[in-house]
Formats: sequence, C-alpha cells, structure tokens
Amino acid sequence: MTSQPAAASPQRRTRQRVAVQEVLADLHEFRTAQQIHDELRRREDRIGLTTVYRTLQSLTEAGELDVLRTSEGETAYRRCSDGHHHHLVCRSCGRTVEVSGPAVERWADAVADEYGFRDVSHDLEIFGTCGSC
Amino acid sequence: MTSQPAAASPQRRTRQRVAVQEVLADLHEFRTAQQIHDELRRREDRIGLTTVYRTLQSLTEAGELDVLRTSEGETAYRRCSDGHHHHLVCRSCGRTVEVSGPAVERWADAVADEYGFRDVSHDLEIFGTCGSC
DNA sequence: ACCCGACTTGAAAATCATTCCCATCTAGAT
DNA sequence: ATCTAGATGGGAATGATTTTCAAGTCGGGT
Repeated sequence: MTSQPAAASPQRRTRQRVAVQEVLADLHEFRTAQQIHDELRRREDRIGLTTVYRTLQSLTEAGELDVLRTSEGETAYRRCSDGHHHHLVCRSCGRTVEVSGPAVERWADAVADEYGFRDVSHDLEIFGTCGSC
Repeated sequence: MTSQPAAASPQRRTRQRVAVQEVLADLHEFRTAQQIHDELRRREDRIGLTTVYRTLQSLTEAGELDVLRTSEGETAYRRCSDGHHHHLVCRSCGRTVEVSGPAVERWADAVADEYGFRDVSHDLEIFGTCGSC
C-alpha cells in the first residue's frame, strides 16, 4: 500500500524516443522536424510525424535542444551544449558553430536596463557562408 | 509606335496601400498582418486581408519595414528608421525601442571571420517587460 | 474626357507546418 | 502475467500565409 504518488511522469524510454535522439546525436546541424522524420525513414525506422514533433518539443523543454526559426517559418532543432550561447550558422550547408560572448550579454542587459525593461532575454544568431561552401 | 518598354512597375498609389501605410505610421509597435487588418476594419476601411499581406511584403522589400517572427510563428511588422539597428521589445505590450551597438556588430563580424564565414549578417532582438507593464 | 493595357484587388481555394483527437498500443511497476 | 498511466500514429483540424484568377482601377497617351 505504500505506493508512491506517481510524482511527475518519468518520461518513458520508447523505441521512437530513442531513435529521434540517435538522429540528433549524429546530425550536428539544425534540422526541422520533417527533415528528422525523413532521416528516420531513411534508416528504416517508420515513426509517426506527430511523435517526432512531440519528442522534439519535450526534448526542448528539457533543455536538451536549441531551437531556431528559419526565415521560411519552419522550426529547426539541434543538440546543444549546456549554458547560454549563440550560433554561427552557414546559410548554405547548415554547419553550425556554438559561440558565446560575455560582452554581448552584458551589452544587451545594460541596454534593457537603461530603458527600464525587466526579465530580459535575447535572441542572437549569426548567419554567413562557411569556408567549405 | 515608339512606346516605352514599360520599364519597371512604378508601384501605384492606391487607397488600400495608403491606408496600410497610415496605420503603420500611427502604430509604433510590431503588429501582425491580421492585427493591421483588424485595425483597418476598426477604421471603417474594408480592405482584403490578402492585400494587407501583399502590401506589407512589398513595403518590407522596399526596406520601409522591419520584420519580426514571434515565438507563436506569426510575422510582425513595424515602421522603422533607416540603417542597421536592433529592437528592445516588451513581451507584454509590444512597446519597441530601436537600439544599436557598434560593439555588437564588430563582435559578430569578428567571430564569423574567425571561423572563416563570409557574407555575414545577424539577427538580434532583446525581449523584456517594460516599466509600464 | 476617353481608351487601353498594366497593375491591383479580393474572395475562395490551395499550401504548409504544426497540433489535436482518439482508438490502440506498451513500458514498467506490482 | 497483469494493469494502467503514458505514448503512439493516422487522419482531421487549425492557422498563418500564398496562390489563383476574374473583375476593378490607375494613369499616360490620344
């Protein structure tokens, strides 16, 4: 009778969830849900598109993925390291480099403070064409 | 028979186009196409939503508007000053302040150069809650 | 003032990414 | 093996934006 109150859902480890994480571990560039779904199909893994979306969403909430909105209105995901950082993304091949600059963070906070803004956050992405493209 | 080859379309000045520009001149915050369409209706101006989208698009191409993608996936527009700058946007009321920081520009270019990236550009928006909210 | 062709408009249909619905399936604890 | 809260997936639903195309209009020429 001393069963635990179930607490928060422990997030089950399903075949689908694992498959998506494996793809993310292999691909080091930003990819959309559909691209990841395609890659799974290429690997003979038939997983529902809905599930891919759901998984990417929960992984993002868990802080394991970085999100990026493309100019075409799509949402792209990528495995990322912990901590606050920005991205230098190749417009052509998608190659991504994580970058960070304390100076920028300080500048953004200072500017916001100057105008009386609270709970400040910011989005910063740098785009360009990498050397190989 | 010596008719001109029509050259490039001179962009006509229509009632609809003017109405959209007036709304943009009055509203100083980022607004979506639908919000602008609503505002026009509130002003007794019945203009097709399609036309609003088209107008915002061409004004953007003409460099008269700044574009922003909201986290909900919508596209918001706002009249802006010339030259490169960024925005400090209130998450609550949408109030926007144009800001610029040469240091950030230099930093972004330097980082990109360090990794051999060419044709560099960047997106940077700062979000927060303004003093009045 | 009238013509005419090029540019515009707008309502409805088409797209597209993403989410919802829900009947069925399964991980994992007992 | 059993049980059940979670998870899955296919198709419908949503919502923003674009396309289609027939009808309307601006404006330079006559």
